[in-house]
Amino acid sequence: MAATMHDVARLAGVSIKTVSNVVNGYPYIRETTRARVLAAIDELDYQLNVAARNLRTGRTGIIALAVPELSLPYFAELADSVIEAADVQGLTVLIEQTGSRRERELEVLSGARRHLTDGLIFSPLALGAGDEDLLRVDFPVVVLGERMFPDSVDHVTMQNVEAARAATEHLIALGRRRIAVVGVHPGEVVGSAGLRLAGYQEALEAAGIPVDERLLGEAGLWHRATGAEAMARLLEDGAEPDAVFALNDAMALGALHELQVRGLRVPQDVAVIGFDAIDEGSYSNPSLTTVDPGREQIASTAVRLLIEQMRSRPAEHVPQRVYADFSILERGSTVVEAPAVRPRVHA
Amino acid sequence: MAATMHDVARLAGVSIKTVSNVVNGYPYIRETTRARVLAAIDELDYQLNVAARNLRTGRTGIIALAVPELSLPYFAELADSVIEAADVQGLTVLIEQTGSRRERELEVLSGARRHLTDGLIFSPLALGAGDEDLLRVDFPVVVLGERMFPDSVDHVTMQNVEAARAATEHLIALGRRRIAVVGVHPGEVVGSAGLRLAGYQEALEAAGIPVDERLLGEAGLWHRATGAEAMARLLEDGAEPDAVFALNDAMALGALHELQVRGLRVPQDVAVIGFDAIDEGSYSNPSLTTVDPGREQIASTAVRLLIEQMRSRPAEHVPQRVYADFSILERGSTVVEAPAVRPRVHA
DNA sequence: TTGTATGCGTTATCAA
DNA sequence: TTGATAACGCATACAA
Repeated sequence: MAATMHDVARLAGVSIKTVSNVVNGYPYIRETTRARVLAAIDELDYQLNVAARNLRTGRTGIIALAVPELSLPYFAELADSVIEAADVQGLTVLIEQTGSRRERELEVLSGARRHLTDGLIFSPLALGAGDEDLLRVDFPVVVLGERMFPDSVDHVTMQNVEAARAATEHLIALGRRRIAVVGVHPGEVVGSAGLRLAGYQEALEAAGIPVDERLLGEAGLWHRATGAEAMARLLEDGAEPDAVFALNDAMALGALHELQVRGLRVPQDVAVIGFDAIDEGSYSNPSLTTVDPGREQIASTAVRLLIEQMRSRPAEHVPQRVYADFSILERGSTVVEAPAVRPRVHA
Repeated sequence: MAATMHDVARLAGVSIKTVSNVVNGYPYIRETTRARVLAAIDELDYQLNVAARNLRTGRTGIIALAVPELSLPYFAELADSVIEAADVQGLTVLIEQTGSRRERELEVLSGARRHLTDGLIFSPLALGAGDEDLLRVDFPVVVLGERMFPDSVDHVTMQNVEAARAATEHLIALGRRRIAVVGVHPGEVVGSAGLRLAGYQEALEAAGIPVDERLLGEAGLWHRATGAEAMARLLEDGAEPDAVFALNDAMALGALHELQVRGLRVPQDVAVIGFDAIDEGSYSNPSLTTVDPGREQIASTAVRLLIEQMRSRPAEHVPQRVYADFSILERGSTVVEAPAVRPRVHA
C-alpha cells in the first residue's frame, strides 16, 4: 500500500499538518523538524496523492490543449512547444484531439473534463463566427487563432493577413503573376483561410494584379492529400499558375508533390510558398519557402496568459490579444538553389 | 458554484447514493426514479467531479503515453492512434515527452504522476539493457519496443529484424549491392537500431554480400537533420553507396534531401528505403519506399493490454509480447515512377 | 512553530 | 430498489 501523510507523520513523530507544510514548502518550520519529515518521506517512499489534493484545492496542475489532430505536423510541433512551455511552469498537458469536428470542439468547451484540468488552450477549427457565446465559459481559456469573438477571451494569434500578404509579395517580387491559392474556404472571413486569402488579395491589389477566381483552389481539411488534390484540380482546369501560395505547409508539400509528379519544375515553372514553417519543409525537395508564424512564441504566450487567468479572479481578468511575430523563410521552392556542391559520386 | 451530487439528490428527492447509482449506470433502479434523477441532473447542469471519484476509487480514467517527442512524426502519428484507441475505451491520454533523456524516462517510471494516471504506455529510447529492474513497477505498464527485459512486462513491438531484413532484401532484389545504413548505434544490440541493423546484416549474408563498415552511418537521434548529416558523411567518406536503408523515415527523408542537393538521382543513382510509413513519405519527391510497421495495430494492442492489466490483479497478470504485422510499401525512392501523366502545362 | 478538527464530492458497505 | 454513513488523503481555519 502506498504511504499517506499520516504514515509519514507517525514515523516522523509530528502531526500531519507539519508534513503537509513541509511538502508544500511552507517556510516557518524548524530545520530539525523538516529534516525528520524528509527522512520519513524518503524512508516510506511517500508520494503525494494528487487526487486528494485536487479534491481539496480544486486545482490539478493539468492544462488541456485541444487541437484538430496530432497527425498534422503543425499541431504536433505546437503541442511539443506547449508541453515544454507548460513543463517550465510545472504544469502537465492533456491533449484533446477534436478532429476538426464541431461536436468534439463543443465537448471540449462544455467542460466534461473541467474538474480534471485547470484551464484550456484551444485551437478551434470547426467553430467560428456565430459561436461567440460558447466561449463564455467559467474556466480559464486561451484561444489560438482568430475565429472567436474578440473581446471576451484571451487570444494568441498569428498575423495572418500581414503574413499572407508578405508571402504573396514574395512571389510577386519574383515576377510571378498567376499566383494560385491552395486551401481556400469559400465564404469564410474570420478564420485562418479567410484572413490569409485576404492578405493574398491585398498583395495582388497593391501590385495591380486582378484576382482570377480560377486560381483559387478549395480544400476543406488542410492535409498533404487535400493540397495535392487541389493542385491537381487547378492544373487540370487550365488555371496555368506560375506560383502557388498554399495556406499551410502540409498542403504546400502535397502541391509540391503533385507538381513534380506531373513533370513541372519547382520553382522554375511554378514557385511554391507555404505557411507554418514545419520542420518537414526544410527537407523537402526542393526545400519549402514558407511563413514562420512564431510557433514557439505562440505556445509560451498562451501558457503565460492561461496561468495569469488561473491566478486572477475571473472578474478582474482583462482579456488580451497577442500577435506573434512572423517572418518569411526563403528556400528552394521559390528561389533556385545553388547547383550541387560537387559532381555526382557515381559516373 | 458547480452542483454536486447532494444538490441533485435534494432536487430529485432521493438519496445521494441513488444519484451515484444513476450516474454509474447501476441497473437496479426504478425507471421513474432514474428519470427524476436525470431531470435534476439536466436542470442543475450537474457534472461529476472526477477528482472526488479519483480519490475514492483510485482510478482516474487517464493513461499516460511517454514518447521521445511529438516533433518526430512517427511519435505524433503514434500518439494520434493511441488517443483514438483510448478514446474508444473511454480513456484520456496524457502525453509525456521524454526528449529521449534518460533522466526523464526514469522520472516517468518513478511514477511522479502515479496518482494521476491508471497506467502507462512507454516508448523508451534512453533506457536499455541493464535497466530491466526499473520496469518492475507497481502500476500497469505496456512497453513499446524491445529494449526491456522480456518476461516481466507487456511488450508490443515491431518485427524489427524481419522487417529490416525484408527492406534490405527489397534493395538487393533491385540489384543494389552497396547498401548504406543510416542511423546506426554502434554497439547496441537490443534496441531498434541494433535489431534493424541485425536484419540488414542477415539479408546481406543470405545474399552473399559482405558487410562494409564504411557503409554504416551513425546517427544518435533519429531526426531529419541527423539523417542528412549521416548521408553527407557517407558520401564524403567515399563509401559510394548505390542504396540507403535509413532506420526510420525521418532520417530517410533527410538523406533523400541530402542526396538530391548533391545532384544524385533517386532512385537511379541511389535507392532509398525508410522505416515507419509516416504520411510525409507519401508526398516526398520522390515518394519514399518504406516499411509499414503496423502503427495502428500497435496502438490499439497497447491500449488493450494496458486495460487488461488495469482490470486484473497484478499477481494474476501474465506478461505478453505482441508483434505487429509489417509490410513493405514500394514507392518512388526505390522504383522509378511512371513518367508524368501529361505534358507540362507550361511551354 | 506545530497540532486538531473539519470537509472537499464521491463510492462502498450494509441495512432497510 | 433505496438510504445512511463511513471512508478516500489532503489542505486549511483555528487553536495552542
